[in-house]
Amino acid sequence: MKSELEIFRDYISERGLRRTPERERILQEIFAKHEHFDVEELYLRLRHKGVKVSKASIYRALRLFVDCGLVREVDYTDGHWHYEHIYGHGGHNHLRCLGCGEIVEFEMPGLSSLEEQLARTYGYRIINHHWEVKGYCRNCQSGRPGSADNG
Amino acid sequence: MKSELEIFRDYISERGLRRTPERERILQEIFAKHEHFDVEELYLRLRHKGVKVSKASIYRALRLFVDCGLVREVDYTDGHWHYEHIYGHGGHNHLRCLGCGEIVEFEMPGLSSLEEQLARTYGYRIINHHWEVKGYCRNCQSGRPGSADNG
DNA sequence: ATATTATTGCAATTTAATCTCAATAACGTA
DNA sequence: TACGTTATTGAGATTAAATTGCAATAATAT
Repeated sequence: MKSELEIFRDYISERGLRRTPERERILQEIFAKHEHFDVEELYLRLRHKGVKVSKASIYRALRLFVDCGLVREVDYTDGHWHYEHIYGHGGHNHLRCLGCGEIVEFEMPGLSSLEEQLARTYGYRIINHHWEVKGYCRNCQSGRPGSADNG
Repeated sequence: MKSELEIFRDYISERGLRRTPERERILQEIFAKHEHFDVEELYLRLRHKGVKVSKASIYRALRLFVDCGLVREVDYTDGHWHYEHIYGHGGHNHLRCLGCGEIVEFEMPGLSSLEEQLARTYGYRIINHHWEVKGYCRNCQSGRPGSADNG
C-alpha cells in the first residue's frame, strides 16, 4: 500500500506540478495527527515546530490534497472549514449531537451493500460517502430535551 | 399535519420571540419553490416581488428556520451556504457527481432500520440525517474517468 | 393607550479565503 | 554543472459572506 506521500507525488507528477518541501511538510503534518483540523490550527502547529509556511500556501496545498483524495472537507462550522485526512478509510460516518456538538465516528457494516445497490440503480461509480446523522446524545436529551440553543 | 407556518409560529411563541411579517414572508418564499437556494438568490426573489427585507433579516431568520428544523444547510460551496426546506421529509440522501456537480436525491428504504440500530447503540435521539455519496455519473465516467477537474 | 423590548434596516465590521506580484526555487535541457 | 523557463512561495491587498452596533420601528402585554 502506497504511503500518502507517494500518492501525492504521483499526483504531482501526473499533473506536471512541482515537488516542494512546503507542500510535503504540510502533508506530513496533516497525517501526523488523527483528529480533525482547520487551517488556523494547522498553521500554528507548523509554526510551533519552527516550520515556516504561509497560510496562503496551506490553503493552496489543501486544495490539492482534497483533489487527489487524501483529505476531505468535513464540515463548515464556526465560519470556516474543518478537514480530515481520509487515506485508508473508505467512507465516513458521523453521529453529531445538536446540543453539545460532540461528533462520534461509527462503522456500519450494512452500508456498503446499500451503496452498491445505489451505484447500480443510478449508474454511478462511487468514490466515497459521508453519512451524517444528527440528534441528541444521552446527556443533552436529559438536560434540555428538544432544544439545540446554539446562540 | 401542521403547515410550516404553524410550526414556525409555535416555535416563535415557545421561545418568547415575536411574529413579524418579514420572517413569515421569508419563510413563505422559501417554501414556494422546491429547489435549493442561497441568501443572495432568496433576497433577489423577494426584491423582485416587491418585498422589502434586508439581507441581515434573511440571515437572522434563516438561523431560526434551521433551529426549528424547517430548513437545512445543504452545503457550503462557491464561498457561501446553500439551503433547502426540509419539512415533511425525514432525512435527505444525495448522490453527487464529482465531475459535473449534478445532485440526485434518492430514497433508501433500508436506512431507517440502520438508524434505529445506531440510535440504540450510542444512546442518541435522532432528529434527521444526511447521507452524501460522491462519485461519477454515467456521463462523467465515460468522458474523463477518475478525474474531477474543478478548476 | 402606553410601556417594554424584540426586531428591522443600514452601515460598519469581522474574518475566511483568494488574489496580486515580486522574489525564489524546481525542473528540463544543454 | 550552468542556464532558462515557469511553477510556487510569502506578504500584503482584496474580496465577499456573515455578523454586529445602533437608532428607529413595531409587536406584545397590561
